[in-house]
Amino acid sequence: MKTISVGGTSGLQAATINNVARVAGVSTATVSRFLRGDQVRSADAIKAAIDRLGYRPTLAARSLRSGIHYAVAMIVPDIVNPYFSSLAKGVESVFRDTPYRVFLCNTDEQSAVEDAVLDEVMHRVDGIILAPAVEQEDAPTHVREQGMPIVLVDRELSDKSFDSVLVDNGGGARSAARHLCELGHSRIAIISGPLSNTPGRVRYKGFMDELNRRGVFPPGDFVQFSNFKESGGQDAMHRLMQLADRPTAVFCANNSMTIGALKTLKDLKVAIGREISVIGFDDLDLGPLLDPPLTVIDRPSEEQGATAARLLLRRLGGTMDKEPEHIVLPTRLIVRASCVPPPSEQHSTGTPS
Amino acid sequence: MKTISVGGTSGLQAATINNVARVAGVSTATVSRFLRGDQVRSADAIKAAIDRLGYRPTLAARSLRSGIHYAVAMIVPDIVNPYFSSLAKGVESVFRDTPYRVFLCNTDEQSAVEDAVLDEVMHRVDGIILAPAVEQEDAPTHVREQGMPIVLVDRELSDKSFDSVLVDNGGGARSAARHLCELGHSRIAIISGPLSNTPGRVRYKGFMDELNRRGVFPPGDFVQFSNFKESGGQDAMHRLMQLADRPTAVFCANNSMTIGALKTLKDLKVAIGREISVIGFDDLDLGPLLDPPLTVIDRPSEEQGATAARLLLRRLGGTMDKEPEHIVLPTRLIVRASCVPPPSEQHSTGTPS
DNA sequence: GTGAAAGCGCTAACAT
DNA sequence: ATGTTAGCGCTTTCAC
Repeated sequence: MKTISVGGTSGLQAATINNVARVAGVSTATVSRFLRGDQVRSADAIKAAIDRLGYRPTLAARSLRSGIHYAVAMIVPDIVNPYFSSLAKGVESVFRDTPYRVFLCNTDEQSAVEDAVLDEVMHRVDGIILAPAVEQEDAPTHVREQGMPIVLVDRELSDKSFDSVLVDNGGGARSAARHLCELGHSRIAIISGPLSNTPGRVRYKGFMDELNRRGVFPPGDFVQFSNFKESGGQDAMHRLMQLADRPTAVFCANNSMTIGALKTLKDLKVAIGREISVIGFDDLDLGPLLDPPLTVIDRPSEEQGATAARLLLRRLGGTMDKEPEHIVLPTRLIVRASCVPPPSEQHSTGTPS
Repeated sequence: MKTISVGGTSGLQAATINNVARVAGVSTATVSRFLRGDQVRSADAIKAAIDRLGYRPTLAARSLRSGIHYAVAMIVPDIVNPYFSSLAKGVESVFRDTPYRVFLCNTDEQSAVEDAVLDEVMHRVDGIILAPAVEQEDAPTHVREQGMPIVLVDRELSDKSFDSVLVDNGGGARSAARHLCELGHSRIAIISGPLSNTPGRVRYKGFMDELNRRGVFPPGDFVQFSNFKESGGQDAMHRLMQLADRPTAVFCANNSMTIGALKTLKDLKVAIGREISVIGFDDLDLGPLLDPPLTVIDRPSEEQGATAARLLLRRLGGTMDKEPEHIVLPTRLIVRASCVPPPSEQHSTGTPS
C-alpha cells in the first residue's frame, strides 16, 4: 500500500484508480465505469473514495490507452497582432469549458516554423486551429491525411475539405470602396496585401471591383502591393506621396499596414482628412483616439476564434465524416472622421454627395 | 505484426519503439538508450529503422512512465492586452526550442477562473508561468506545495519563495514624476491602479514619493484610484476634469487606463499638451501616432516573458532546490510630445527648466 | 452490474 | 553494450 505525502488530513494513498477501487471496495473496472458515467451500484462509496483521496484521473494514462490528448493547438503567425490575440481569446474561451487545453504556437510569420510546429504538435493534440502564415497547400493536407481535424482561420486553401472560418473580406473591401466613392473620391489608391493569400487577394479584388463598377479606374501607381506589415505600409504610403498626382483617398488592407501608412503621413505632415482620406481594414484599439479618428472596416475576430473552436469541438466529438463547413462572418464599416470628401479640385467621376 | 496505413512507400508498421527495435534487430531497451543519447553499437541500424517507420516517441507513454508532461501553462488575465500578448510571445519563443509546449490560459481577470485553471492545469504540466489576476496568496502556494514550479510575472506575492520577473515599477513611476516636475509642473495628478496589487501599489508609491521628495504634494482630489481598466481610466479622468482647479499634468498607471483617460480628454475636447500633459505607463503601439504623440514609461514585456520562460526552464531542468530568483527588468522613459511645460500661470514649486 | 486480466508505449532496474 | 522484464494508470474485452 504505497503512500504519498499530500497535504490532507493524514498520510493518503496515491491518487490512482487502483487505490480508489481499493478504498471503495470494488474493482478498478467499476471505478472506471463510474467515471465514464455508467450506472453503478457502489456509486456512493466510489464518490466518497474519490473525495477522500483527491483522485483525478491521470491524463497520460488515459491518453496512452485512448489516444486522446485533450489538447488542441492554435497556430498563429503573430500573437501580438491584436487580430490574432482576439482570435486566441475567442478560441481559449470556448475550450475553457471543455476538457481540452489550448497550446499557443506563434510562427512569427515563417512558414518553415509553421511546418515544424505542425509536425511536432500533430503527435500531441487532437485538433488544430490554424491561421496559416503563408498559403502553401502541402503541410495541412499532409497533416490531415493522418486524420487530424484542422480548422482554418483567416486564410483558406484551395483544398476545401477543411473546415474554415473566414470573414467577408470581399464585402468589407467593397464597402470601403463604396464609402470612398460616395464621398466623391475618384483618385483612390490601395495599399494591398500580397495576392498570394486569401485576405490579400480577396480584399484587393473586392476593392477594385467595386471601384470599377462605379467607373473608377485607379492608375497603376495607385495600386501598391505590400506585405501586410507595418514597414510595408510605411513604404507603400511613401511611394504614394511621392507621386506628382497624389490620390485623395487610400485604402489600407490590414491593421499593420494602416499603422505604417499613418506613420508616413505623420512624418510627411500630410493632414489626414483635409489632404487625404484614409480607411483601414481591421479596427485599431486606438482608432477612435487618432486625430482624426480612423474610419475602418472592422471584423469580429474574437467571435471568429470562438466559432473556429466550436467547429473543431464538433470534429473532436467524433464527427469526422460530416461535410466541411465554411463559415463566413460579416464585416462592418465603422465611419469615423478620417474619410471626408476630397479637396475640391479635379474630380467628377464618382458620385459626389 | 500489426500494420497501419501511413502514407509511405508501402504498408508500414505502427511507429512504436517495439517495431523500431524489431526492424533494427535489437531490443527496445537499446532503442530507448539510443533515443536518450547513450552510446550504442547498432546506432546506424536504429537510425535507419526510425526513419523508415517515421517513428516518433509517444508522449503519453513517456509521460506515464516519467511523470513529465513536456508542457507548461502560461496564465494571464487578458491576452488581448498588448502587454500580455507580448509577454506570451516572449514565453512562447523560448519554449519553441525545447520539447515543452505552452498552454495559453486566459482568466479574464477573474481570480475564480484563475483558481480553477491552476487546479486543472496542475495535473498536466510541469511548470507554470503565472501573471496573477489578483494577488491572493493562497492558490499558488497551494499549488507549489505539490512541487509544481511556478514563475510569477508582473505581480509578486508576499511569499518570496517563488521565482519572479518584474519590472522596475517604482523606478518607472519615479521617472514619470521626475519628468513632469522637471517640465515645471506642480499641479500633478495620478490615475492609479488598485493598491492591492504590486504594480498598482509600487507605481503609486514611486510616483508619490518622487513628487514629495521634490516638494510636490497633490491634493486628495488629484489622486484617483481606479482598476487598471479602460473604463476606469475614463471615469477617473472625468472626475479630474470636473475639478475647479484642474491639474496641469496626469500620470496614468497602465496602458488601459491611459486609453480611457485619453478618450475622456478627447470627448471633453481638452487639448493634450497645451491644456494638460499626459504620461502613461506602458507604451501603446499607436502611441507615436497620437496627436500629440504620447510620452510613456515603457517596459520590456517580450523580454520579460522570455526571462520568465528561462527561469522556469531552469527549474524544469531539475533545479528545484536553488534559491528563488527575483529578476527586475528596467523601464524606460520615452519622451514624445504629450508632456510639455504647464500653461504659464500659477506654478513654482517644481524645478522649472 | 461486476471482476480479472491484458495491454497501450515507454523507461529503468536488473542481469548478462 | 545489450536483452529481459516489470510496471506507470488507465480502459476494455471477456467471462460471470
